Amino acid sequence: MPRSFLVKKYFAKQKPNYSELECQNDASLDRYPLAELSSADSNSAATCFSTGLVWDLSVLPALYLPASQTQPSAAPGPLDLSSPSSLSSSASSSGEEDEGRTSDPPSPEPVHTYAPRQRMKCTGVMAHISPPEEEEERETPVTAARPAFLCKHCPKEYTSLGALKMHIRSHTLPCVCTTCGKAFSRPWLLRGHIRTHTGERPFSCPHCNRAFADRSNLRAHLQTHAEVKKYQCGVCSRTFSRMSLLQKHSSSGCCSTSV
DNA sequence: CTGGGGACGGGGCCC
DNA sequence: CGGGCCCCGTCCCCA
Repeated sequence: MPRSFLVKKYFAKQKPNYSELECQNDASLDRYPLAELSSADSNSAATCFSTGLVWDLSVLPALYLPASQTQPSAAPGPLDLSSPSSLSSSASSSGEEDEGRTSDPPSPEPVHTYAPRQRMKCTGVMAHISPPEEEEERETPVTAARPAFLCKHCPKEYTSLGALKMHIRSHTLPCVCTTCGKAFSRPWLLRGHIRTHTGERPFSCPHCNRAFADRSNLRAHLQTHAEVKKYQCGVCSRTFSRMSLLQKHSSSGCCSTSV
C-alpha cells in the first residue's frame, strides 16, 4: 500500500521556489532565509512562523489557513523564498536536470502568482451534483453549486474531471515497470522508479557532488548542508531538516510544554 | 535516539 | 483536456 496514500496532513501548501535551494551554491547557504532565525527569534511560535522562515511544530495548526490568507509573506510554505533577494528563480539546475526538460528555468516568480492548493474533501457516494443540503453538512463546504466528480473507487471528490481522471490513475496504475512489474499511476513516477533499477542519479548536490535519483531527496539532502534547517522547535529553537525529525523531537519531550 | 537517504504518492500548475 | 513536471510530504530503513 502506498505509504502516504490518503493520510496526508492537510497543511496549507504553498509553492516556495525550492529550485533556489538546489541551484544556489555556497553563497546560498549564507543567504538562506533561515539564517535570520536568530534575529527572528523563536521564543514565540507565532513569531517564528510569521517570519516564514521555519516551520514550528507548535504552530502547525496555524498553517491551516484559508485560501484567502495566502500572502507570500504571511503564510508561506516551509520556506519563505518570496523575498526578492532570495527568490531569483534562478537557475535551477546545475546538477539537477530532469530527463525530460532539463534546466528549464522555473517560472519567474511562482510565489507571486501561486494560488494555494485546495484540499479535496471526500464523500462516500458517486454523484455529479452535490445536493446543497449535503454540502452544508460537510466540514468544508465549498463550491456550493459546482459539479463534483467523485471517484468510484474511493470516497474522493474532485471539482474537475481532469483531476478526477488523474486520481483514478492511482487506482488503475497504468504505468508498469517492465523490470519488476511494479505499477505506478503516472509515467514520471515510473521513470523515477526505473532509476532505482538503472542506478541513474541525475540530481546532484552542488555542495558535495552527491547524486540522487529523486529531486525531492536532493532537496532534503540540501537541508543537511544548511546550518539552520527549516523546521524549528518552538521551545528550544533547535532546527531540523525534516518535519518528521521535529515531530520526533517534540514527542520525545523537549517541547512537552507546547505539544 | 537522531539524522539522513531511498522510494514513492498526491495535488496543482504549466504547456 | 491531457501530459509532464514540480513541490510537498510520508514512510521505511540504516548508520
